[in-house]
Amino acid sequence: MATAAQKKRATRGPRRAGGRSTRERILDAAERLFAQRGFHAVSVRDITQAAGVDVALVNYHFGGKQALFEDVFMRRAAVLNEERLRRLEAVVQKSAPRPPRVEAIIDAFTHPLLDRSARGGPGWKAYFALIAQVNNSTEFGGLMMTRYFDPVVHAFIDALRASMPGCDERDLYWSYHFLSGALTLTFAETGRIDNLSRGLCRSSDLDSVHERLVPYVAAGFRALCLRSAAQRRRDAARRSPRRTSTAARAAT
Amino acid sequence: MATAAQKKRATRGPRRAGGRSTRERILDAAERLFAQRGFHAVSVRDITQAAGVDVALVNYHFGGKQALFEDVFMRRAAVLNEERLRRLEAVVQKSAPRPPRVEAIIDAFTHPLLDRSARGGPGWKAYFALIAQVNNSTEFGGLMMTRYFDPVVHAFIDALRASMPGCDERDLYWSYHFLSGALTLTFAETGRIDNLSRGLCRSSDLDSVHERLVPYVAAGFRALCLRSAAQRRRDAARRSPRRTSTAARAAT
DNA sequence: AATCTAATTCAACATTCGTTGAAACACAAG
DNA sequence: CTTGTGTTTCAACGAATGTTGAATTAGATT
Repeated sequence: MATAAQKKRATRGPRRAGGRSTRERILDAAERLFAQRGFHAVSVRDITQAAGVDVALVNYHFGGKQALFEDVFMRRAAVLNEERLRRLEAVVQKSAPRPPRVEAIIDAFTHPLLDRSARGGPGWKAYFALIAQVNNSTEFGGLMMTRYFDPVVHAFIDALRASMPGCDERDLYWSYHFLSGALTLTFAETGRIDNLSRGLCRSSDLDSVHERLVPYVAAGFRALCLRSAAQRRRDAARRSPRRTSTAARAAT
Repeated sequence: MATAAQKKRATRGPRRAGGRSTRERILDAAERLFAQRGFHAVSVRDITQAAGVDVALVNYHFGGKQALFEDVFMRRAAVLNEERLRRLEAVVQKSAPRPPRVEAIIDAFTHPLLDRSARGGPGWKAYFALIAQVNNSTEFGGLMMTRYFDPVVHAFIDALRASMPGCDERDLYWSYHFLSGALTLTFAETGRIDNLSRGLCRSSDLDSVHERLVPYVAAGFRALCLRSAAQRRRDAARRSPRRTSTAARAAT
């Protein structure tokens, strides 16, 4: 009756010594196919056939197609979150007691992802293409991304807030939103920029993306936050108009 | 035998006077459902039932599910492209003979989209959610976006190049790529930023997006292009090292 | 009124879908 | 060997899928 997923804790080791277990074979095949074609375009039989196992094993090991999808999504999320927090903390420690530069924070956020997508093997590559799909879907986007990634995102937004004091809260969140969109489209690797640039840029060249995404996004963050800080200063001056402060310079 | 789509040019007007034609009813229903659930998660019967017409009419009028999808995608693309080019030309004319500001170009690119998604009615809202899906999918992303939108995008990149002379070509394309990603995630309106910001920001508040996206993206473009221009200047100085030019200021 | 054609309806096609239950298997523990 | 448990296989379920062809309707033309 109950899926084997619950009682999986007290099980013996995987059957086939040396090779991947059945669970892992299914997860790998599902990851690849879901990323390539999307959740609804892939059948359970597609997955089990690619994994070389029986159709019924998806329901036995995971409980169903939807549950398998969430397990695929979950599997690598913990690894990512851990390294991202570790990197963030290292960046903060290194520049203490002053807050780190915006670039360093963005880098701690994006590098663990882009580096794995570029050099982590086909599994990671497929995983990020899957993330790109989930993040932009109204079906899963709001719920799954929130559930698995928002705690880490909050930590990064806290760090950015400390690095840009006086920044409007909404500017912070929308700036992150733009970063998330740019990063997400990158992971999709649709090949559109290849066509658009007539081969000058390649979707798969994630190193080129990273060395540009960080300064691009950092400049965007600063532009919004300096603007809102200036606006706040103007409002304050309007409320108590003793000094006229025309110099609106702020150190980054 | 052949679908009615070809011989549709010499047809009489739609049957039902006053109301929408069957074709339009199917297109509207398909647009809404494809946007909500994605191509593969919607059946032809879902569409025809929502449109209140017979199942067979999708194949009669469009030739099949896939062809219907492309017709939905095509329907509003021409309207968008026309207005975007019109706005771009107006911006260029207004500031002639000097090139327009980067902000003005970005605005001409984004405003026709965000304005329609916010105030164009539920049809346009659904359409942009569909765009968000297509742009991030490896299945349609590279091909359909290229086919229907790249001519316009090239015009905008030409204008940006003229506004930022000396900018590296790859920086231009990648900067556009980041803009495209940020805009695309916005259209999806997944509700994630609502959760992340605990209600402070709302996915549906596209006016807030627009007043932030333009300066954000403009700053990102400038950051990359100034960097590449400075790099180019360094390279030139290295090749003919007569003057040492440490002042790297550039007027925007 | 007779004719013609575009549009619509209806029933059915052959596949494929996710899921299930019972039987068979493998292997460690007793 | 026997028992027991976790795993795999096999066959099949009912429902839903995209598409099709023939019959029917509606409206204009001759």
